Amino acid sequence: MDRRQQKTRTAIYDALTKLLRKRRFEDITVQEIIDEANIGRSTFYSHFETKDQLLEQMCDEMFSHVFSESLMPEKSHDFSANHEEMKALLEHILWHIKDHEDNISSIMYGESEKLFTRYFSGYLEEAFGDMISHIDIDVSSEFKKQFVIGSFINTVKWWIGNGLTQSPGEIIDAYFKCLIRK
Amino acid sequence: MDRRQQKTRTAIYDALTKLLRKRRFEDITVQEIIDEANIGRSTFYSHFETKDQLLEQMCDEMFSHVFSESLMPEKSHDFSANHEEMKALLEHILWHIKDHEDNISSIMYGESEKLFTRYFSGYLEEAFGDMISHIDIDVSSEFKKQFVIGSFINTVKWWIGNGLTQSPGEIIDAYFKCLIRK
DNA sequence: TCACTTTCTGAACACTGTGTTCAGCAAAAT
DNA sequence: ATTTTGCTGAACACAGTGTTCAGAAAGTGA
Repeated sequence: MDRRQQKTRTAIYDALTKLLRKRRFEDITVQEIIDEANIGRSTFYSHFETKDQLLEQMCDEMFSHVFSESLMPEKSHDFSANHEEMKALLEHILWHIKDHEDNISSIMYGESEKLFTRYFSGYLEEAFGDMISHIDIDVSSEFKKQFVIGSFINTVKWWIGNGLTQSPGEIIDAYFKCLIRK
Repeated sequence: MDRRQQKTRTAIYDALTKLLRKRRFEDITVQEIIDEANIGRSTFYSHFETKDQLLEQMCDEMFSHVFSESLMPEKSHDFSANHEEMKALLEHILWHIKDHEDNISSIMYGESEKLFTRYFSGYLEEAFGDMISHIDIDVSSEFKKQFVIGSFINTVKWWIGNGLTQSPGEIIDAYFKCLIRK
């Protein structure tokens, strides 16, 4: 790819990242991004159709890092015996989130939080997979899934909202204590 | 209060409610509300400073109905022995939500969902009160609170998102099964 | 009924932000 | 050296917001 395109693209990403540190995505104007990135107006629009598409693409990129191939569970794993493997997997995800703390924390303010939830929930359904069916509660499987994944996302949001104070291990431990009650 | 003011106000509320059935709040323009309510532009702005303030006030009114005085727990109640009283209280809340199904379901789309969550979470902290401290899990009380209230709000959102298919009783039962595990 | 007060009306306006267009310039590729 | 590709920025059309104000309409009270 043309070096110029690369340069422009990262300039835009960097500009948005910087601006997101100070205010919510929906309060940032395209003009501000353009000025911060120091590019021409039409250049921006030749790279992204809209401001929302820019955010969408940024998220895409970030989440594909957070949930990189190596993180997704393989069929061979058995989460029924004990939950240690599952805990390790989830803790791993939290470490990756910590790596992207800057961007993720910004996205968690305002409307863009929904993007986070959508992506996260999509990936988690895969990650949790059939671990959920091994939890023995007498409720519909739809409800169980909703409860397990929902409360995990909630917990992570709460963790991020508190500035990632605790360690990933602590969070996962607490989450499993609440969920499994042993 | 002047009858004209009352008329205008309900016309605006009704118009917004009707429009919310078809599209998300943030996609509705002030002009559409005005046309639907059949009032003058300046009349709208003499009643509400902004479109967001209108939504805020609508929510205020609705939630004060959903969490009417009679619903909030009295100090005398003891939730430590068994959770039946707590379950009854929460089920009661769900019935009230069902009464406002039309408006609440609309608000649950798009950005305005955050308003719902904010209000709901505020009221619930009061409703749950010290019931939370009677749940015996070895995690920080902040985490416990986050988990208990967060997963309840999640469950309710899920319920609303599914069109309130199940009965309040079923939802509360399932929620307690997941939370208490007895 | 008549004077008064309050509310409603709607066109006109200023303002902010979006997304497009296009001619000219700069950088990369061949 | 020539062609292709990408960048520039001013100008533009457009949509939506919130304000203003003079005049019409409706409510109030004697």
